[in-house]
Amino acid sequence: MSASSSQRSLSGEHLLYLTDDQLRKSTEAMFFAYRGFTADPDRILEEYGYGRAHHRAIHFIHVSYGTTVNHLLSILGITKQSLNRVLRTLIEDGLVESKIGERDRRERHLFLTDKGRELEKQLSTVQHERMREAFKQSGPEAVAGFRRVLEAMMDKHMHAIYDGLNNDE
Amino acid sequence: MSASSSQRSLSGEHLLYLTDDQLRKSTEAMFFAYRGFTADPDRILEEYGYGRAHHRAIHFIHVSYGTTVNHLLSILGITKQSLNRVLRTLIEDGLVESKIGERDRRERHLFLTDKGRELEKQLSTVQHERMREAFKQSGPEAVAGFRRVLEAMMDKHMHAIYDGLNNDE
DNA sequence: TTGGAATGTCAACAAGACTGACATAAATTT
DNA sequence: AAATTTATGTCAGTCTTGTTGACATTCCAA
Repeated sequence: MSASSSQRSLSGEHLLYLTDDQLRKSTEAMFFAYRGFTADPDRILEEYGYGRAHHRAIHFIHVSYGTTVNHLLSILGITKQSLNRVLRTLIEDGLVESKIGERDRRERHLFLTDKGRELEKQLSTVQHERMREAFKQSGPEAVAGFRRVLEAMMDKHMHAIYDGLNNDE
Repeated sequence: MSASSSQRSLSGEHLLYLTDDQLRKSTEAMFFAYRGFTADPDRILEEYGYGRAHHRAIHFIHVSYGTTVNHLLSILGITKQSLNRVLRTLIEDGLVESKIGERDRRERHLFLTDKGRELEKQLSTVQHERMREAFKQSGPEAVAGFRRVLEAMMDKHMHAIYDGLNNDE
């Protein structure tokens, strides 16, 4: 990974990558790749009668252990009513547990149950398998570039949330 | 761009990129980046009362000039009923034209009208702006890696369709 | 203590995916 | 010529997942 990366614009070799045709092809790559990205989890979710909304909720409750509904909303970028429908079924089905906040009793803190962690594991396993395979085929430099471009493509606001997800706030 | 790229698997340096945490972070990057990727066109589409389904139809009619309904279905991977709903409104609104096939009169060939091309231009412009910016920030090597990983992530079947889109079949 | 803000729930609606059944016209096979 | 298959379109109904609006509960501050 040669240079320092932040100030690279407008050198001649760049313009090669910025033709309309290159951009169009990248657009289509995003479209078709995203389909592949979701295909394997979708098959599992269907067995349970769930959809992608359930997957997303399960994922972020998993990585943000004990998160509040409000925090989850800011990550998912949907309305609380939408999230609530999904959460209700997950709680009814015993995959998610909702605990009233101790300090602020208006808040609900969310946790995966053993059953919830089990489904999470299933979903992440198949999704990681495809990704691991794609990464192997492409090589580590490609993976670094992949991540860099994706991160540059996010809205600033979402990028901040994305960065904040490691260290479970 | 060091080596030859196809046979790289299982060397030690690779495993660095394949931890569960790396994979999870890449999953989240896909999720947040896809939101950014669609955000700008979505705002324009909303003004017209259209959704992403309309955008996809417009895009692929644009790049596959004169495509048939059946071909479009195989690209989009949805049912004809779903596509038909979208096409009907686009035709009614005068963005798409449907012509009976000359050789096979059962087929309908689809074309963007001037008005359709205008909206397509608007949509691709904002989408390309974001992508161009992300590419500039990331550098050409990153862009190459980005594309390589996305392509490796597609289903084989979709990859073939994706490859076939340049040279308007 | 009263009123506003934050949080979460319930109800109803819309977009866009789905399936199934059916109609039509054209091409192909028998 | 008749039967079958193919390409397309339509109607009706369902599901997921977004949306708004109305409302209940809880907390906090005036």
